[in-house]
Amino acid sequence: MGDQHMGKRPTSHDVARRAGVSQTTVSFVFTGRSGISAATRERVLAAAAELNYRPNLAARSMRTHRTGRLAVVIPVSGLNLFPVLEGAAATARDAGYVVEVISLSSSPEERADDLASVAESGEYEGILSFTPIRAPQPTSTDSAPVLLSLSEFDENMHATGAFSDARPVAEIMEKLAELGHRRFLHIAGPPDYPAAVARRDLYLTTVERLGLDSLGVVGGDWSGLTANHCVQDLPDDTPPLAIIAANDVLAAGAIRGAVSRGWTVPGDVSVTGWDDLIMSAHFIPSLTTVFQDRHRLGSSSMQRLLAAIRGTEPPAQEEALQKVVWRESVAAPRAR
Amino acid sequence: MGDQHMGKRPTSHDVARRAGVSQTTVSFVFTGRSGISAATRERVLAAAAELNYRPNLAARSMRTHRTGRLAVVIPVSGLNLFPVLEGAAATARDAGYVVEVISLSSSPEERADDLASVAESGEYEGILSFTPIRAPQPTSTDSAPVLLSLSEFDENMHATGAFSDARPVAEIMEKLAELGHRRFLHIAGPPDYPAAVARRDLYLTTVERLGLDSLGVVGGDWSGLTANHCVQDLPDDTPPLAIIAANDVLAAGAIRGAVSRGWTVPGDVSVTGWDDLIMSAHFIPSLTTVFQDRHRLGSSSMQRLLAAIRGTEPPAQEEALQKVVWRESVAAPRAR
DNA sequence: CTGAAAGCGCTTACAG
DNA sequence: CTGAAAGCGCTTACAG
Repeated sequence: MGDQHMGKRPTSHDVARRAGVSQTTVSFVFTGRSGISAATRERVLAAAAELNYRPNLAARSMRTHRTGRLAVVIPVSGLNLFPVLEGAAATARDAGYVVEVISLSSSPEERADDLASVAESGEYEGILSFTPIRAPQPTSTDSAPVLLSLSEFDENMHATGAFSDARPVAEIMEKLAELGHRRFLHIAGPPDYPAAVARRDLYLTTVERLGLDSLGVVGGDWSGLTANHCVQDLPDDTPPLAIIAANDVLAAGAIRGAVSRGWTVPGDVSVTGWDDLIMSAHFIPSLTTVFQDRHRLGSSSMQRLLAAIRGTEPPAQEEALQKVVWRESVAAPRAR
Repeated sequence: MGDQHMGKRPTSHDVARRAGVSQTTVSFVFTGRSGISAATRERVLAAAAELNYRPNLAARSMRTHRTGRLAVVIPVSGLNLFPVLEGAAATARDAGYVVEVISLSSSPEERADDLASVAESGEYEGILSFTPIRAPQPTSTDSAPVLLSLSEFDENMHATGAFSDARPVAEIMEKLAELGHRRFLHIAGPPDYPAAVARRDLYLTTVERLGLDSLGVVGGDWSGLTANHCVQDLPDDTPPLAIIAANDVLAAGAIRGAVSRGWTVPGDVSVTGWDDLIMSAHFIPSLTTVFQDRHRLGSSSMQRLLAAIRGTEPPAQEEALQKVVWRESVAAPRAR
């Protein structure tokens, strides 16, 4: 039954023939153009359903000069960005866009070229990057797609905000100071991560503002082993101490370092992290950390990209994307 | 300079005009058709470079009836699948494909429909799923795209293998038995996860084969808290005990449960996990676990999808994707 | 409210 | 070795 059983996809012509209308009318129905009588529209839709017709997007794209496609640039490694991706993809889908995953080369030099060629390909209306990028030089001949970089990994975080918002650092340090802590140490992440820099800067500012003693800033990568060694290198008479680690892995490493030299956590040393990794709640002691709503982050980032593409105002950020989670790794300093 | 400065994308006609050849010749050069003189090819390429020309993929797709696009279906939640996605995307790119992220609805009923409509959209030559799926009913009118589900999340794992390969369970238990362990407990994952079922089954088989004592199988979700409670519920005289947990989060929860009731790990209780989460090496004690090469997993899954699309033989799996990592959470049982 | 016709930018027989 | 021409499946003025 039906005109098409040869495995060939039905076209708007097939639908038109079956519905007894012109192909133009079929197109009008599917593009939602006004001025089609309800009866005609019904006939067309029925015929389309019988044939299992769907518009050929390539053909449509060719006429409209719109691809309806957005690119997502994913990093070579890093956090669990999957929830972010989910949020972004769901939001894009609701807006009628499709999201493509772009994998870049591993060498940094090629990465820039890769990105430039993605931008110039003309295949995307917008690009959302999860990895630090520099906007490619716009070429004269084409209008570049809108490019947005998730600020966690971006150099423009002060402009874009949300992700690398370091404010929880201040909240944590204030609370620790209230508990009686005076001596602090920051274990920092890599200096090329804007979020790491933001946390470090706010640590320094807060030490100043609250008049605390700082043993300084150590570390400089995301390795738990580095954090471990940093703590091993501290003088024996360091405790009581509060360690602000730039993420949970560093916090875990720091705790291992402390425990291995006989310091108790949180008795001698309080430690805080960032990210609320899935195992952080089960760590011994469980980690005080900063939870990030990554799904919502992805969603709101995508909304900003979509707004930029459409030239509309981006929606205001309703609520904080981060929240301090207080757990066992923090306590008042033990009297010595 | 150049014919195009009005922001319009150059077409093969523009290139042809500039190179002084026909548009057909330009097309031949870009599709790599043989029988073009080196001189002509040079002229065309030079003209294309000057104009910054790239073929319009929508137009090409319309003629070739190939989209060059693959879909990746991502789960609502789960492991850190980002490395898997990277591996898959990189392999697809090398094969000339582009990968799109498909987000499914959160309700299970809609998910199946969502997937069916993705499959029927005609937009994809293949679909790789990270989440358990049932192949949609093929409609009579169109040839469905190739559909492959990562077996970690698939019901067909016995057929497809790799990801849910539970063999490390046997390796771990043999080693523990050698160390002197007799009494075992399995903390299982959810029964709808094929990988969880595979690990549980192999646990049971291995208990039998080695003639060990099993306290049974407990748990049934991926929650560390559940694992914690399972251990709390054990009789006081349980140790020495070896706990095989279905993943690292469960292992961490189990250790917390053991420690909280005064049992030492690994003195009284040995515990093993799965996944080698980033914090597992820093846990106290560090976790014995199973490392999975997820990047390679993504890559080899994509290779299988590509082979299926092309109708060629999938490449043989060179090497094990998983490896037991021995750490502090395991030791010979302490004499009691 | 509906239709005939042009054309988006390509690929691919076919002819020379 | 190269080119003229048809046509992929749509959208969109334009005309009625």
